[in-house]
Amino acid sequence: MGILERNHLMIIREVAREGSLTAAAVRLNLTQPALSHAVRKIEFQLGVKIWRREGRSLVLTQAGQWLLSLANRLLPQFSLAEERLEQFANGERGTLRIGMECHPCYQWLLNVVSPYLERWPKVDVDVRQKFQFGGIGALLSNEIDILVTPDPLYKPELNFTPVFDYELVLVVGSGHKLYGAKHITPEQLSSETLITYPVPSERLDIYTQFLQPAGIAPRQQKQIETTDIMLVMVAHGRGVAVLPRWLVEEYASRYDLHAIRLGKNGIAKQIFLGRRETDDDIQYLADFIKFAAEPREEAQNS
Amino acid sequence: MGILERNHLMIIREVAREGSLTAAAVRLNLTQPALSHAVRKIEFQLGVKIWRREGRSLVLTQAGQWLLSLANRLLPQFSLAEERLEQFANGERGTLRIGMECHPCYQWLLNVVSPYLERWPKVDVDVRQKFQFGGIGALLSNEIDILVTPDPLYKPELNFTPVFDYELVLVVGSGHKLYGAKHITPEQLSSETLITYPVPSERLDIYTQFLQPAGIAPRQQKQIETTDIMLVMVAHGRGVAVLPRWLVEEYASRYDLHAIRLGKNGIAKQIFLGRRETDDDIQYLADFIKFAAEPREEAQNS
DNA sequence: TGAATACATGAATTTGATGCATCTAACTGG
DNA sequence: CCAGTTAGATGCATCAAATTCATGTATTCA
Repeated sequence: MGILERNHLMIIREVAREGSLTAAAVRLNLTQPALSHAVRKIEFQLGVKIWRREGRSLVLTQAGQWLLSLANRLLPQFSLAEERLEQFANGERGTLRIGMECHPCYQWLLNVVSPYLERWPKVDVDVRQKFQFGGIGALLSNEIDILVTPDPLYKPELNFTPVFDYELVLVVGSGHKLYGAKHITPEQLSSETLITYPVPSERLDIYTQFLQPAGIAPRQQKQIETTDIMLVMVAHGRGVAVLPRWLVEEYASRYDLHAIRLGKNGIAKQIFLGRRETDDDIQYLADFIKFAAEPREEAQNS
Repeated sequence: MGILERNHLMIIREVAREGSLTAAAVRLNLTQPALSHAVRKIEFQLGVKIWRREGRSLVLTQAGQWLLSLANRLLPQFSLAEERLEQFANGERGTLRIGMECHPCYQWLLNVVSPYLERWPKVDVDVRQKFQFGGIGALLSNEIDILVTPDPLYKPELNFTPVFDYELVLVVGSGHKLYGAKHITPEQLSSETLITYPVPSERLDIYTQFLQPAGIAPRQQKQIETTDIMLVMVAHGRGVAVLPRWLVEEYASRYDLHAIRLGKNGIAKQIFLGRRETDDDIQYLADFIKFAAEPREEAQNS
């Protein structure tokens, strides 16, 4: 017994729609003899009479009618599939898997993603934060498509684009003794409770760039996952935190917070978006980078 | 942009399932180079990267994963379709459209159809009673597949098989003056109310074979569609009817009815099943005839 | 590093799909 | 009812695509 092909269904559908071989042949971009041959071969291959020849027109048998209903069910799915494939081909459709290696950037990312979803209605966005072999590893192993990180690693098969600069500042609540200070020294933190995200301290700039060079540790460290809770804690004097300045400013309207420069010159940071070189031709991905890189006022004000 | 074929989906599915071209090639009854070429051609034709080559194995891209899910959705429908097609080919599946030209046979038909449906679980039965061009016309025009009729018409393209004989008798109720009579003459009907099915009198044997030859007409005629009501009417003395003897006997336990022979010799009838010669190879159809023709005791008793 | 394994490639072959010319059967109008 | 017209069938020639064989190249693992 032969194999039922999409082609067969198309022939069955068109012959039934047109009621004549010659007309159906036109719609199928075939000559009449070609269709005649095809029709014969289909019946032979499938081993079933599909048409009854009445006079000089073809009438569907029961098996044929059943096949026609099958065709009407399956063929539209093929057409739909081809449309979608074309969207994939044109880079209009896909899932953008974003990896985050920068906790506070989550806020910023939301401000980028929501207008982006408007612009690319057929692209889904997925955000991940845990990677077994680090963000770069996730990027290289195709686990994610874009990496949001403050630590670019220049490899030939990866491209990094800076998207924004910010200053890392100490946040203190209204009643805190450092409230109002212009800047602080590492020593001034030795008696403080430091609230951080739950990541190893070697991935926290406050340690690598500020405390450890001075050989200082905070009196206590608390780990909290979400930025909101972290800032509520700070506002109530349960500790101090280190966050991007823009983030603090954003929250300042809700809680009474104060941002203090870390050291005389402050700690300047830069966030990069990394992507694989091989993904250069994916439009929705390139557009995300471009979109994220252009400064957007709303991002700060929303 | 090329056309998405069933073949493509099968390749995508098998390569994904096996994880290797060589293994997938075996399952697809192909050599490895053939599959390799096919894979390349598919990607070219569809214009989408479907696999990423990692080392020496193929990993699905996003478009590929989407195609895989499509394959898992569509391919089973093809397999199912082929199974069904084979059933059609073997005459195991179909719809048996039975045409009835014999009103009282409906009862008999039910007794044949219900065990038949057990034997042919994949065959549907459809019963029709109205035909624009008569039962024979319906058979010839493929409107029905089997015709139940007392009037076979021997044509080369049709086959008729007698399935049962019966006697047409007059039925009267318990209080009727003819109750108990052995047989009657046409004259005895001239003062009676005759209840018949609503068909032209030239299709009623009581007229063509009994009354008309004697030039007699009943006092009144009433038309009733269903046998049940007809017999209730007869039982209550609202008239007399002409029906097969076995049918009267079947109802005799419920109503007090009496069957009287029409004329000295009675009217013998034979019911035939007609079918098209071209349907000879349809097993479920041939089996229906065979099944209906063999005398079944249960048919009378149920 | 070398053997084993797996995918890729190119040329040759086979298969099958298509078109052309032609035939036959069916419908149409006089 | 017959001739003309139209639609489907058929045989053969042709061309394209699928498949194979032989071989090359890259990757993996000991």
